[in-house]
Amino acid sequence: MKHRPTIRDVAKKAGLSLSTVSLVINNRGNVSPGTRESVQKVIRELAYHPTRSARGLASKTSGNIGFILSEEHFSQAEPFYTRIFLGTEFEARDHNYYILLTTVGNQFDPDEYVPRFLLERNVDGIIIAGKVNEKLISHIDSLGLPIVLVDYEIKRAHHSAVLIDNWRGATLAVEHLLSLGHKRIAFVGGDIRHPSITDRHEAYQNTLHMAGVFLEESYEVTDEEETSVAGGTSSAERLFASGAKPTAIFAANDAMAIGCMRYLKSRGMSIPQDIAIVGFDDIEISSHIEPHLTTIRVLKEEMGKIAVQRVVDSINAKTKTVVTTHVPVELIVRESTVALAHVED
Amino acid sequence: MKHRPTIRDVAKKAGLSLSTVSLVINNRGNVSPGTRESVQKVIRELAYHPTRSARGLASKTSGNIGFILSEEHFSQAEPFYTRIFLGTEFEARDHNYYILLTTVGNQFDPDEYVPRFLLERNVDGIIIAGKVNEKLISHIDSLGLPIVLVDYEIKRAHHSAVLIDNWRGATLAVEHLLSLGHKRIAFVGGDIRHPSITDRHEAYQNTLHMAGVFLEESYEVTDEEETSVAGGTSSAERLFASGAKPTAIFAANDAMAIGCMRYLKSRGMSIPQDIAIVGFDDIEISSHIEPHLTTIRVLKEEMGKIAVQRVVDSINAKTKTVVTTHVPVELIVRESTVALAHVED
DNA sequence: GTGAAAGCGCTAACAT
DNA sequence: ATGTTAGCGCTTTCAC
Repeated sequence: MKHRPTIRDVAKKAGLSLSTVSLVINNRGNVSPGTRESVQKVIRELAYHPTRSARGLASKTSGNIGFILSEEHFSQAEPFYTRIFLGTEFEARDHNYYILLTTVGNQFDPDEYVPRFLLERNVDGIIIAGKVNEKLISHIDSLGLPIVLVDYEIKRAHHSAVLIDNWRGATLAVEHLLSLGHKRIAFVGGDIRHPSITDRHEAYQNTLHMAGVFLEESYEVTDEEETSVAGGTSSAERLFASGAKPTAIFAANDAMAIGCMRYLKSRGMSIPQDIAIVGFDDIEISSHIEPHLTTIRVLKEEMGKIAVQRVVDSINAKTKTVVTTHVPVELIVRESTVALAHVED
Repeated sequence: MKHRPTIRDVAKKAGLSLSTVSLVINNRGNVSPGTRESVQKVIRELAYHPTRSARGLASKTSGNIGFILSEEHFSQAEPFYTRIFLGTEFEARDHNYYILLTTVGNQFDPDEYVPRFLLERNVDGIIIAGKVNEKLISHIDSLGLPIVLVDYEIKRAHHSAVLIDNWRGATLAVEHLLSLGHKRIAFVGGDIRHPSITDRHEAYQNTLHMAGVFLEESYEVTDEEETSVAGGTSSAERLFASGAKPTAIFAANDAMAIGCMRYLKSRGMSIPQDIAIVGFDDIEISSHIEPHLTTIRVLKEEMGKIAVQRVVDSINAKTKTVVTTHVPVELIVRESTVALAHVED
């Protein structure tokens, strides 16, 4: 018999029944310490390891966690969600789960296409990163699978979520600019419908308001479809075309900030002397572009880790507790911000 | 019965046996067109989908491909292997496989630690990215699992591999510098034991040789342990300390190139006027640093895709054919290289 | 071309 | 605390 040992072999060699061995493997039930010991000894001797699919079939668990991401987010060069994903991979390992990744389009029709791991009953819980179609989310919900959202939130339905502390981040960013003497601080947002951007925008307004700074509407560019570098460039263009004369810009994310910088440079303005700029996210390239971008650091890997912890908790728990976690942010001051040179009226 | 339909339900409703339905599902065997049709109809009506673990247990397949990466490579900020990994995720989907990621340390002792998916029989094939312990590779081999190496090669053992065309890339890089009039072209390598680096180094030497350029040994810094930004900085430092007076540097990868740039800038040299520099890999930040780095582009996602194709081929094939693929590279000229200002002998 | 029967290796009641 | 007995849902010989 050159076969891999099965639980049967272990039971036989230990002179016990299958169920006792099974109980030991899953350290469940009341097994006497002596029995447990001897079973473990046999397991070691035989180098026995349970087969995943057999456990899966019998226990109706897969040992996998599904990670769902929109196609756009997966494809985009900016590795924001990718970092969150890598964080889940890291943490999943410690919990003896594997992550199954899938991307989905913006539309969702259960008769058209459903992520394969859902159909195959190949996941025990789901992590959803970023915005995806809500119908998909409720479909998963109807399957009874635990769901954890990352960097996305749905007001109506109640799901556990791991969120960026956007409000605090934006407040830090604007306060930083204020403390440098800036008053005419513009906001360059993107898709204002994304909850994160909305929060950043509102915190921006609130912080200025609290500081007694009142600006015209032209200082806010929030009608850009794309929260991207290109979107940042075109937003900056429209900002200046509108007649606004900002001494600083708070961009809703680093990509847009970089887009703004690109525009400013092309117009011969120098950063931060002529205009200061703060981003949000602290993506990789922010510390490499010139000047190095002052930004709000988001702990992306950490978000992935927390998401895994939440979903594993939900898998093990019988009760559906909803937990919302706001991951802290941090102001990273680099070269793109500097004190206002001279006071202007 | 509010249960999910099983193959049994399909068989019953179709008035056929389990085996026939199974044959249809796997489109195998001789099933008459009419029967096939009607089974498929029932499957659609019932919205039946086979359960992964049941198939797995019965067929001894998992539907998963394992992706093994060294801890260092996974943790490093530079998203080189990460991009390869994402390429595999993309492609795996088209082949109805999922990717299971695991990281491994430099050491390998089968009695100590073996990737869980191996123990659990939870993968049908393995992709290994970058350098990992050879004992691990032969262990996997002994399990009879198909293996595909990516960006790594073992001369002794014969495994399918997806490799960068390092020789051509390095040749392109050096020829580019030569065509700009540079002659004193230094090489800054890293871990010269890595096959990729070795190839780049040899191609560098060969290209200079073919061009009739002969340089002292001091022009080659190949004793740096780390192929990283820090390694690049310290290599550059030693390069200049050695008395070499290069007008251009070919770095074994972008990270080292960036490290070199950092050193050069700190010494007040301007790039590319005082010294031109070419990297290799075309990592994300290379197009963002100042000056934008001229480099050799490597199609990382593509490498991942090809790796999946290879491993899927191997899984389906009975014969163990070894296929080595060299993925083409491309010279990307940016700002860090420019024609030599004046000829110096 | 289709069906019957025998598992795959494990977990989970239910007994004892 | 441990054993007995059924499956979990599918694939796979082997008959017919």
